[in-house]
Amino acid sequence: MNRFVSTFTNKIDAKGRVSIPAPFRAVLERDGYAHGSVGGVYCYPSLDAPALDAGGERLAKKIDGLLSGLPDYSDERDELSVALYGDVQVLSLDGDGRIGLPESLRAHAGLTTQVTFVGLGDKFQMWEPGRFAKRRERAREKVQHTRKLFSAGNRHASSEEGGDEGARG
Amino acid sequence: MNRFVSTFTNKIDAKGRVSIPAPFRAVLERDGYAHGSVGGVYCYPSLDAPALDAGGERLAKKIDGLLSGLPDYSDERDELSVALYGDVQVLSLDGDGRIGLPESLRAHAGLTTQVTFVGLGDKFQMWEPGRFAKRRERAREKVQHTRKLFSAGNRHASSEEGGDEGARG
DNA sequence: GCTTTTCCCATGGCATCCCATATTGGCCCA
DNA sequence: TGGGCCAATATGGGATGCCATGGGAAAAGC
Repeated sequence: MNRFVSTFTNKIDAKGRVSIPAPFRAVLERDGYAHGSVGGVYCYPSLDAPALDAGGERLAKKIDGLLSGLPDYSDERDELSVALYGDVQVLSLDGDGRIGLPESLRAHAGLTTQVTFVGLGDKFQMWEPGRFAKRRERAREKVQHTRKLFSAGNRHASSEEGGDEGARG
Repeated sequence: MNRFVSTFTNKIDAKGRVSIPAPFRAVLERDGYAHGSVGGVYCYPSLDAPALDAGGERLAKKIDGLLSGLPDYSDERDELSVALYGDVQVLSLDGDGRIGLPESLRAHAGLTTQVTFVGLGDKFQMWEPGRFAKRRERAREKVQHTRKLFSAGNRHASSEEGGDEGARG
């Protein structure tokens, strides 16, 4: 597997450590860790959500790609650079696949005792479980909405709602 | 055969495992498993039915297709990703063609002792047998209704209907 | 010297792997 | 055409390995 998928919830222990779900670790290994050697994960506060974004080498390349599209020394590029790179931390994995979460990152996501890992394909996010539940609910409604729009001009009365196209349903 | 067709009902054993019907396994093998290696099936809660959607690589590509239109790192994409990837589980098949159903998925579909597998072409659904029976009943009524309208000026209705069901156990 | 982090090991639960069995359906042969 | 043999499948159970989690000890930083 090459993508981060599904969600897992793990505990933060007394030392502030948390296990990266094994399937995600597997993806990171294939992807190439952030920092060549033993194991490192890029991690930064999500720009538009109370969560943390994280990933491996592919994520880093994507960020680079975004920036390379903007002219050097432009204000826009500087701002984006700061936003994207400024708060990035390289979290190293210990021998058991755990990372330690710095206080600044924990604060941004409101993490206290548990972390919900959410696979988003090229990256994954870390959420406080309660907040994530709400976010997921919103996301579902949105998908359902767009799906209705999508199938509105598309419906050939297939009798069963599950029989039509679209990813879900 | 390249599509999932007909329905089968199998048991959930004490460990929460259930056999994928052999014909569906055959389709998955041709389709390409979700996970290159031994066997993996994409599975997620249906948005608008108390059932689970599942499929192989083709289904995964469809999900990707929905996202590929959106720009990287947009809020919109993240939100959609949550709904599409976040709820997906990659269920691995054991050597005997069985999968284990996580509690969260079982809960959504109300699965307890048996699972009805329903082929829908590119994917298949997993239902609690009782709920599926009701759903199918409604679907038939609907079909008959539309057929009457349809065949009012155009009769070739073969009237053959109940020829499905490959249940066992 | 004290606190904080990193490494290593222990453990319990869960998931996976493997093997056994029975029942079904198909095939061959009489 | 009928009977019996064989292959495939679904299902059950035991064992084993992985993984998340906790804790102690060593190393590094303040």
